Amino acid sequence: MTSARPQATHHARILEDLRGRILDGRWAPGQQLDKETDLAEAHGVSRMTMNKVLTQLAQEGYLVRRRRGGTFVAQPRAQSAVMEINDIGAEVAALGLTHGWTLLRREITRLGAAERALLDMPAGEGTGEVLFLQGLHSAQGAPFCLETRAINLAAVPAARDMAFDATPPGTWLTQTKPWTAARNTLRAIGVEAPEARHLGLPVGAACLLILRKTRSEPDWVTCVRLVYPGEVHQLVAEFEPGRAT
Amino acid sequence: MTSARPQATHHARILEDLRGRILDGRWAPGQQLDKETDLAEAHGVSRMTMNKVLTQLAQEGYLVRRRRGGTFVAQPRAQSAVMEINDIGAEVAALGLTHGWTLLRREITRLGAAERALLDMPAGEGTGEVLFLQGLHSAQGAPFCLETRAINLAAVPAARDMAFDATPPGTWLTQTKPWTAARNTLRAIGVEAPEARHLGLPVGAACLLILRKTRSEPDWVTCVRLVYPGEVHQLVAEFEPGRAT
DNA sequence: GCGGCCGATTTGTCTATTCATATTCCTGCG
DNA sequence: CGCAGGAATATGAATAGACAAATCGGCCGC
Repeated sequence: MTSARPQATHHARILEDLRGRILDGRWAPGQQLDKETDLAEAHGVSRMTMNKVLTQLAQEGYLVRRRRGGTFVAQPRAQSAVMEINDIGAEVAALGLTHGWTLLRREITRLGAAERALLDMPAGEGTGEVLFLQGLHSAQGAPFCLETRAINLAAVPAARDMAFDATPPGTWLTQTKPWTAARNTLRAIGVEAPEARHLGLPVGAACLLILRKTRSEPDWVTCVRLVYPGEVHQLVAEFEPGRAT
Repeated sequence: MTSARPQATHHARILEDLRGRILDGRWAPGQQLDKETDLAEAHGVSRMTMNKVLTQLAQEGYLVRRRRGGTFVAQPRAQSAVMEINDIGAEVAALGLTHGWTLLRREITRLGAAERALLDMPAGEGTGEVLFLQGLHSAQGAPFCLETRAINLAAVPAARDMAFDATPPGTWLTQTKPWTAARNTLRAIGVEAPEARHLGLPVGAACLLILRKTRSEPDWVTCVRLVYPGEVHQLVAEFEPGRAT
């Protein structure tokens, strides 16, 4: 089916060809390939072009290359999935629903023990002033996700003047402060009384909990606790090796 | 700290430089960069080399490039995390615990409605013979994960002769049949009676459910349902942008 | 004023060639 | 026989030059 596509560049064609051979097993793991110059000649391109293809495949993890040693088909790697955990507004919109946001709580304070436990923050960190927020995302009128968030005012001073009564902080933050690193933790919890009430669930109902902490170099930026009604919501991670062009 | 590293190639140095400028905000999202030729001259390299750098950054999602239009810093992307969902034996071992496996059920059959519902398989698919397995992973003696799995015997005929009473099927499968695509679904559930009993949990306790379906080109290979006690287990996805060389 | 066309500009792709570097393999010496 | 060292070889990196494709803007005709 992918036989001849006229509208493709040389290296794109060859890339798909070689990737196909590895994926369907015509080229077995560990097998040695011909050398660059031969492959280039066989496909009727220059060595530079073939080099680009092989370099890309090596970067994608399909090939292992060693100077002087040659090029080999890589051993199949462990399962890993690229999971997109999006901004909630975008997430709801992608499902074709209307998104709503209700601010429940907003205060500038320092983190106490209860808040720390909720956000899974160690006692030593985040001793400065934070903007503490809680709000409810809804989709098509129904509760979709309860958000509890602390924003480090030392790292994002501009947040002090934002009301966040109309737009959720996540949307604003991703546009304002570029991330450099994030840590997502996924867990299932039986939801407790105060959170259950906001979500309209019975106490103890299974919920998906996402804790996310975002850093932007020296400081932490924000720490979020997202509670999704479990039976309804799910995360799907589609995985196909070899993204990119 | 990354000031001068003598032992680096031109494009590696420039790559880190530009990526740094984007990450720490010196180059704001949406900002237009100078054109290739200028950047190349400014860094004292040829256009081809600069092109390699910019192409790579575009592929990583930091830049957006348009012919004639120019090169722009990309808007910060949605949070995405590379989440490794590994073989359970390895997962337990990584925590420094001893891993155990108890086979609870093994039969060669065709999928009925109940099994389909459990594994979230559409009615049309997988009508042939399957090896249906159920077993319990334990860590340090305590129940760690309940695994329910169907293996497509048409795709993996060798599985018919495997007992799986000593080694769990996941370990064997990853070594035997290379994947080409996988789909992971994450959900929180209140665990029901039969599963609760095996895990030693009260009915309705919150659990993390992972459904994974693996394909190897024309056929599906295996379909797993993994139920983790929710309060205990969690998935952590560390994310730092900019992998690759 | 408006709409379509054309040229200038910028990135995309490819080639041919050169030098650098990491290994492997083989030779020769002790 | 064994090990050290050098030659051969495959990939890695970089350059200059050329042409293709996309598209932004302005010009021209109406």
